[in-house]
Amino acid sequence: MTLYEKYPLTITNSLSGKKERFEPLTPGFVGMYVCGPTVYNFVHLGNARTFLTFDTVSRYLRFLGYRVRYVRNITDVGHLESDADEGEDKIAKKARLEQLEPMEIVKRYTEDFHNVMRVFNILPPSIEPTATGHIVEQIRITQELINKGLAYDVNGSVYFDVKKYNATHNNSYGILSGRNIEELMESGRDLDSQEEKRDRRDFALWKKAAPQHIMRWPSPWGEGFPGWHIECTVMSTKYLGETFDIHGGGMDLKFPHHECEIAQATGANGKPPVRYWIHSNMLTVNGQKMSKSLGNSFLPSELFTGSHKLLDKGYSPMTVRFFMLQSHYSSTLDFSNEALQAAEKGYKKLNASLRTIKALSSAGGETGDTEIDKALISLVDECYSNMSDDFNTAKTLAVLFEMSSRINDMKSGNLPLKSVSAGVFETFKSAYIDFMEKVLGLEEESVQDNNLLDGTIQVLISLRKKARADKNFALSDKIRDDLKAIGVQLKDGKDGEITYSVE
RNA sequence: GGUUCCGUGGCCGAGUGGCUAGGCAGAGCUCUGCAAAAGCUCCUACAGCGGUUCGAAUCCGCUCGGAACCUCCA
Repeated sequence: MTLYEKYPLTITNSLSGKKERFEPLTPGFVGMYVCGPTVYNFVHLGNARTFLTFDTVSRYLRFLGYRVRYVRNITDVGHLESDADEGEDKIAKKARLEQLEPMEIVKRYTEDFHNVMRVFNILPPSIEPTATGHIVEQIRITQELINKGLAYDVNGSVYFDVKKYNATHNNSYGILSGRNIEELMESGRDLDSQEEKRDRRDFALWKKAAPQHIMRWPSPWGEGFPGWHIECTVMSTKYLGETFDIHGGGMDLKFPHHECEIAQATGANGKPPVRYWIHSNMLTVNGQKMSKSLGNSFLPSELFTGSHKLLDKGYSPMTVRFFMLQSHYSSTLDFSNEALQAAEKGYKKLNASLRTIKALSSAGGETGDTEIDKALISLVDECYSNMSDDFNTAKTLAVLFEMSSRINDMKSGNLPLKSVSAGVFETFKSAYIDFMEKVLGLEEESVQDNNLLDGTIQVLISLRKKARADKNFALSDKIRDDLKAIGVQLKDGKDGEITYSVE
């Protein structure tokens, strides 16, 4: 029996709004697509939250034994700047402002994005396709939609005919976002650039490039560039098939982006593209969505160094990761100094136990105390069932805190290792390590890797031991206090052993 | 204006018809040369008002407050 059979996964599907049992299209294999960043600027913390969410999803799917193909794109062209008449491209605009080639912009911010992913321990996807690398496919599907009568070209631009699609597909435009097409009509504001379109709800598949537009490709309709939504349809179906298992992205992409993806793909391929939609919620600051345009966004570097004006101090990447995992991905999460401080302490606690359990080994009784064995096993079980319950990292962390206490008990002797059977101990130990490191990605942060520093501290520790044995408390306290002052916390064990942690 | 969501103890944040969330902060105790760490104990909330129910923080209605989307946005 595989882990995914033992702990069947449920996912809140945005399409139905309900928690559903997850059954992949092909047993044992999962195809997942996530909308990646538009690389025209530094990624901020809000962006990072979304990628962290799907990092957790892909990690857990793999941990359960699924073989996962995870596709996350890089949008390096195509997002239209507001509703400007020219349909100005964000990357092209930025390039002009900075007097750079568009691809220089793309390169710079892609690298930044990758660096941010790395420091947060967000694993790379299986495939990371770019929009500019799939122009041909985007032209092809646009042509196909024209052939099927679901798109039309006007003056070198091509638009998707939403009304026609809706009429020919069971009024299904809006199934994801819960909008209905009449309301969209009435509520839409006057966009003065829309006279080309037959209907204000139509959206661009291909845009004609204005003479000054620098990112442009030849097409059957003249020189231009692809619309925003079409790239994701092309790249997801190319690598995952016309119907695939999971599509993820930020809540703010639900409409219109994902709604349009469904319409295009269904129109072109005759079947719905996605079986489970997952939307991660926003990171907020004082209750408001963190976004570049609102000016309340944090850069990861500002967070690590504490240079942002709202922060009292810097926080490590793992502290931030822990902080985000403490809430469910579908809830908004409010970002504040106080919350981060609490997270820092909580994370340190889990991290300390991680180090402790790694150093512990079973005292090896065949017959342990059955009650204790049962309690430990049930904690392990809860880790799985909580994660399988719609990736509930918050509940899983609560269990890990419980496990952390038991680990400390083992260390102090409150819970004698002899009373735990060998098999149970190993299961418990590897579960704690795996859920921390593999599933939640909370890698140990320590200086233990740094031999020179660790060795130096060990020398000081042995000096303190000697001083204490000699009852030279003035010296032993000085060693402890001076180390504390530079951020190294010594911890005296009952047995006289001394361990340390770094602030 | 339309659509949707949320309002949990000092703070953050899970949960969701009857069963302890958890973390941080605070109080007490144990351990300790003194501390720290750790362990134990305490602090028991669900915006307001009605209703449904044997029973509601959880379902329904209203009121108040906040947010997201409807336009580029993770």
